[in-house]
Amino acid sequence: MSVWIRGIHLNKYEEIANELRRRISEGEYAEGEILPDQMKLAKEFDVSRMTLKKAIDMIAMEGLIFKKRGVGTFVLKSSLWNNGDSKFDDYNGLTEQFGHRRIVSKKINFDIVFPDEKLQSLLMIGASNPVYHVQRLRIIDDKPYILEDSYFVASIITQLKAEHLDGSIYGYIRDELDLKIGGAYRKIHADVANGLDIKELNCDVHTPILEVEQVVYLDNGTPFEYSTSRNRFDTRSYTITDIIGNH
Amino acid sequence: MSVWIRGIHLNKYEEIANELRRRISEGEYAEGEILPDQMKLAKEFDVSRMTLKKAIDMIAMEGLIFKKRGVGTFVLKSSLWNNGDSKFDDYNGLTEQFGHRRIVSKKINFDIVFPDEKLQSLLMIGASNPVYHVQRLRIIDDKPYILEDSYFVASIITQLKAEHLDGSIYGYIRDELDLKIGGAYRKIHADVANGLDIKELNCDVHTPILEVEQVVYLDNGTPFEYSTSRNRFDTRSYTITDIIGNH
DNA sequence: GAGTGGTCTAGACCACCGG
DNA sequence: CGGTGGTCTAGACCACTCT
Repeated sequence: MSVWIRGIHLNKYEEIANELRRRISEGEYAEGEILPDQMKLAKEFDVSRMTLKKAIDMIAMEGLIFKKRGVGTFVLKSSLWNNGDSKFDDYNGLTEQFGHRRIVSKKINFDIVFPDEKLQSLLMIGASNPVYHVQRLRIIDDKPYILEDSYFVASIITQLKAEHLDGSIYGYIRDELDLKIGGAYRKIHADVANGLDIKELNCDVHTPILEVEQVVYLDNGTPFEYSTSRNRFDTRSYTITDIIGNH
Repeated sequence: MSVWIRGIHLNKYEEIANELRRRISEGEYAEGEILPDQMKLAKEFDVSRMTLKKAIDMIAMEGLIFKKRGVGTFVLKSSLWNNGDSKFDDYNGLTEQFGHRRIVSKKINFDIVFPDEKLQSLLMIGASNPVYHVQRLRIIDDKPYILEDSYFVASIITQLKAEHLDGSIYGYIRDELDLKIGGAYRKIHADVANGLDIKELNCDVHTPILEVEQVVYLDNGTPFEYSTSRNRFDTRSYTITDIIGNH
């Protein structure tokens, strides 16, 4: 009752969601058009209506379609908002996001320290539980891009070494440590440039900075990273799709 | 098979979610503790397991609990991230968000214009379809807070009048026009202060600005508003909770 | 009234984790 | 192995919108 494609297991509702996404992106269901109703689609895919609805719900959450009780389900225009901006539900590091471009990391700082009170609280650890402190400048296509200041709980992200900093730390966490990421709390603000920004991001005292502050959790709920990522205001923005469910 | 409380209809899964939230917030299920399994909870609330799971899924999406297949469901610590910041899933205007404080709006501009190409595309309207152009400074507790620059599709938000600008435009949309909001696309960036910012937000040329750009949709998928909201960097930030589902 | 999506059931089987 | 959460079913009834 499920399918493997290229070694990846897909549930029925994921399969159906993929097929519906394809039909929408290829214009088989045009913008503004109404989709076949859930009964018809359930019959077509030979699944129960509950399962089909789950697929529909996923796509609706992504903002591709829109449901209205008593009326039907419509295709929304993906419009101008589907650009290259960072999405909030993206848990890959920069390395994966910009895989097609040349990414280099410049190590600014790498040591292991004891957490201050703020870190202890955010990472739910004690004062004697050391954390790796990593500061990197990520460079994309020869241009300075993001200034990262990260703290990793040493007892979780074990054996972090200088050579990992050159590439993707998240790749190390996922592939070598075999840990899974469960989610993150993020906070965005604007800020004034500080000394390090000025030095590394090629800006001056008056350049606005966009900062994303985050605590990242493993899939068992344990926080393992606190970090801030700083960009020049003109190099990055964030997009969010927000769809109210039901009612 | 459902309940009305204070005139509001609640589905079973919403009822159960509320009760579980209460137990968590009052410490009946303490932080880090495991919840009774889904079968037990389903029996307790006398619902099917599917319904109970739906309640659990809602709370998990909010970041209150964490599920792990083969293990169980745990309470997460809500921690320091539950502060007064704006949430992305908040569709109320400022007036509702800060209802307990004194909000005043200063009208800067109010007229009706024809949309340029960017607006035509974002709002899915033609060049001859007029839009209201509203610029307001929102003042909270006597301090300038947000500079709003909004365009409303005139054929949808009909009869918008100057007096509506003093209060909540969203209140007008919801209560008088009886329209329902379906969702929004939002984009956040930092920016340099422009002339209007300097004049109205009490800042200077070098003050970083946090800007939120958004297109808001009705519950039938029709876009009706494009707006930008600008704040001084030190007066507002945004938080997002991101939980990866399943797997 | 006809047709849509939303909720809910009672049960089945599966995938995963721990001991 | 037993117990967890995840998926899926085949149907029922409800809430809503439109004609």
